[in-house]
Amino acid sequence: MGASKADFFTKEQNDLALLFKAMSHPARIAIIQYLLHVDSCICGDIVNELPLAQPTVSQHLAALKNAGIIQGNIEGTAICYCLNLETMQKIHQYFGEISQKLENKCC
Amino acid sequence: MGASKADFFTKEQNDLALLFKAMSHPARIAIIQYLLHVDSCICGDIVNELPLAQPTVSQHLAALKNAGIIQGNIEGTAICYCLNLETMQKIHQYFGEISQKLENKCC
DNA sequence: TTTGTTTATCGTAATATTGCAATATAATAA
DNA sequence: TTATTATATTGCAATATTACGATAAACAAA
Repeated sequence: MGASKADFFTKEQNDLALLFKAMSHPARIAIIQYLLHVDSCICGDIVNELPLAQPTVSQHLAALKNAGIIQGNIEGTAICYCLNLETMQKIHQYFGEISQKLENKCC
Repeated sequence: MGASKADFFTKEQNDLALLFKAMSHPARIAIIQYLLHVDSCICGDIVNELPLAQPTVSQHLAALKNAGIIQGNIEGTAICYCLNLETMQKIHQYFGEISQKLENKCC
C-alpha cells in the first residue's frame, strides 16, 4: 500500500479494501474466471492455465485464499481450490445496496 | 503491479483488475462511503473528511474517476463528485452472475 | 528408503503505489 | 489587476507488490 495510513480508517473500510485488492490483479481475475468455468473444483493445473511460474501462481492463490475469495481443500497430494460462494454473494449484496441508495440521488 | 505481465491477460481481465484496484485502498472506500452517505453531490470537502493531505485526496479522486467509479462535475470554482450508478450496477450484476453459476457447483 | 509429484516459502530484483510539500492551474471575487 | 479559493500536478522518499529461481515441505508410490 505504499506509505500506509490504514490505522486511520475503520475496520470495515480496511477489510473491503483488502477484499478488492485481492481481485486487483489480472492473474487473480483469471484464476477466478477459470474456477468459475471448470465444472468441478480443479487443483493445481491452474498453473498450466496461466503464463506465470508456479511460485507466482502459488502466491496469487494464497492472496485469494487469504481474502476469503477461494477455499483450498487437500485431496491427497494435490490441493483443490474453489470459489467461496458466500464471499461472492456478500459482494453482490454490497453493490446491490449501493445501487439502491444511489437511485434516489441527484447524479 | 510490480514486474508486470498485463499483456498476457485479456482486456476484460485487465479492465476488471483495474476497477477493483481503484477500490483497493481504504481511503478510496471511505470516499465511496462518504459520497453514498451525503444527501447531495458534495464537492471537495471530502478533504476535510479524510486524514490525508489535499494532494493525496486529489490523487485518490483521480484514481476513482479514472476507473469510472465516480464522476466530477465542475460547479463554479469547486468540483462536485458523485458515484457512477452504472458502474455500481455493473459490478452488482457481475457478482450476481458469479453467484448464480456457483450455486450449481460442488463447493 | 528413495523417487517423483504437488504446493509453499525464501530471497531478491524490478516495478508500482502512497503520501505530501511545493507549486501550478483555473475560476471567481474584490 | 490582484487576491482568494478550489483543485491538480510534480518530484521524491517510504513502502508494497510482483515475479521467479532455488529450495523446502508434505505425501504417495515404488
